[in-house]
Amino acid sequence: MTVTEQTSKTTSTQRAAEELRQMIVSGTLAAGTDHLETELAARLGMSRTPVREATLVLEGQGLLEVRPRKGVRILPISPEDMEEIYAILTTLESLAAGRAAQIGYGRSDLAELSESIAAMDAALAQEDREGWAAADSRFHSELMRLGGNKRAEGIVHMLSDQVHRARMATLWVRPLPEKSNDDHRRVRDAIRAGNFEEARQAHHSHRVQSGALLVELLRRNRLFSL
Amino acid sequence: MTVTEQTSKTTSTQRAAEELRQMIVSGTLAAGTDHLETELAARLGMSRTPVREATLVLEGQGLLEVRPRKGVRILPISPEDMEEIYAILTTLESLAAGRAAQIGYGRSDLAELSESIAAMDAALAQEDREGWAAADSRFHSELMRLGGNKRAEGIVHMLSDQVHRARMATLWVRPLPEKSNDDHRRVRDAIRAGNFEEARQAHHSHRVQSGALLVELLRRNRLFSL
DNA sequence: GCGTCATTTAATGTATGCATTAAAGTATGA
DNA sequence: TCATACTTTAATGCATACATTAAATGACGC
Repeated sequence: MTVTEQTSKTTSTQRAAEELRQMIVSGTLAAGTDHLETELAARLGMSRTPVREATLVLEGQGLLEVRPRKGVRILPISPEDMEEIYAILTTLESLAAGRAAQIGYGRSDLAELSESIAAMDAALAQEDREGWAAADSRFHSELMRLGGNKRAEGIVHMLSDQVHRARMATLWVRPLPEKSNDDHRRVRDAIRAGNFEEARQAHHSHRVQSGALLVELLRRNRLFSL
Repeated sequence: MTVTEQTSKTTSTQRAAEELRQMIVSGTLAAGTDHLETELAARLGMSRTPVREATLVLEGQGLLEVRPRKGVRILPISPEDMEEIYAILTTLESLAAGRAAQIGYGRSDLAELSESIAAMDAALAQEDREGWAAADSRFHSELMRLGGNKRAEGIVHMLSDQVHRARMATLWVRPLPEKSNDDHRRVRDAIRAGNFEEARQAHHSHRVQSGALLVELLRRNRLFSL
């Protein structure tokens, strides 16, 4: 067999979905704004067809809303939305933590988890908030992967996209997450120890706290619509 | 204001999505089968465009998979899929039960829940399995509604669609769900009593048991792909 | 001035045609 | 007979044209 070229055959619809997702999550397309299909198509250099298809996909992911004749609306996130989403994230991630413990991973299986914790430590030491946030995301996605439930993983990923902007917005008004890493270590250690209930609870209380903090920050800073 | 005609302005794409969903969930489009866009379009009496859009939506809901040049594949459900899905349903529904308890609904707010329980009793008395299943669905959707988390409700609905066929398939090989209604009553009573933890746990153990039973039935009856 | 109705406008919804390309089929030579 | 390269086929991906219709505009009567 020859080395096949990985031209990464990606369709315009996929490109549109990914680029739009990126633009939404990063705030390039601001929350609450409306965009006509034609406008987006021009922006992405393609016809309306793939753009329409992409918007349907993203609507299913809760990132925008297709409003006939008004263009697609980038959905803003309110503190209430955050509460809803965090409630789900909390329960699904905690389940994943427990399952990961049950599966009985060895130390090497948990390398990525440990590395992400180390990365958070390092970022924290330098007060590099964005670095910390990136490492935190890494920790949480890896946790979901270890949980071994693909559907739960997908759901958590979808919801994480929905709250990404809001998380970033609070990054600069929140206290440095000093305590967070103790939590993460506790979760990892419980997984390593194969302790379902401890892993679940440790992660649960971590998420409940960080979720409550975020919502509190949004309210205190009057970030009612991100 | 005059009484406006509710012509229920529904687009072809929506119709396609709903009709296809119905056909998939009911088994009219059998699990594991492939269907070309052209074929489906002809079947629904419309062009390929709305069908394509509908398939993208349904793919996002986990009901089918778009496989270029092979047609869309109706996704079958395996016992492993059931385990994944039930794990999520269990945790989200239990959360909803707890939240419902916290909200503090009055007796009249719980009328629909109680009625669905009564309907299950009645169906059971006549050994009307399909009637029981319908009432059971009613109970579970109402529970999610009472939980007050729209996103969780949507996710549970989506997953329920995914497992619908499998549930129906086991309906005829399972023992009559005699005990189930005690569970449902316990959940309702805990909600009425405003007892978060009791509601959560009662529903949790109910779901764990019924989920385990279903998976067991699928395996025992070699229903590996529904 | 103001509310109502007709007209216009523009954005979406749908159908269609064509380009692209994976897969199937076919021919060729070792 | 089998592997390989070529040809054909047919299904999708995308662009485009057109139909539909909500919203905006403007005309009209009061």
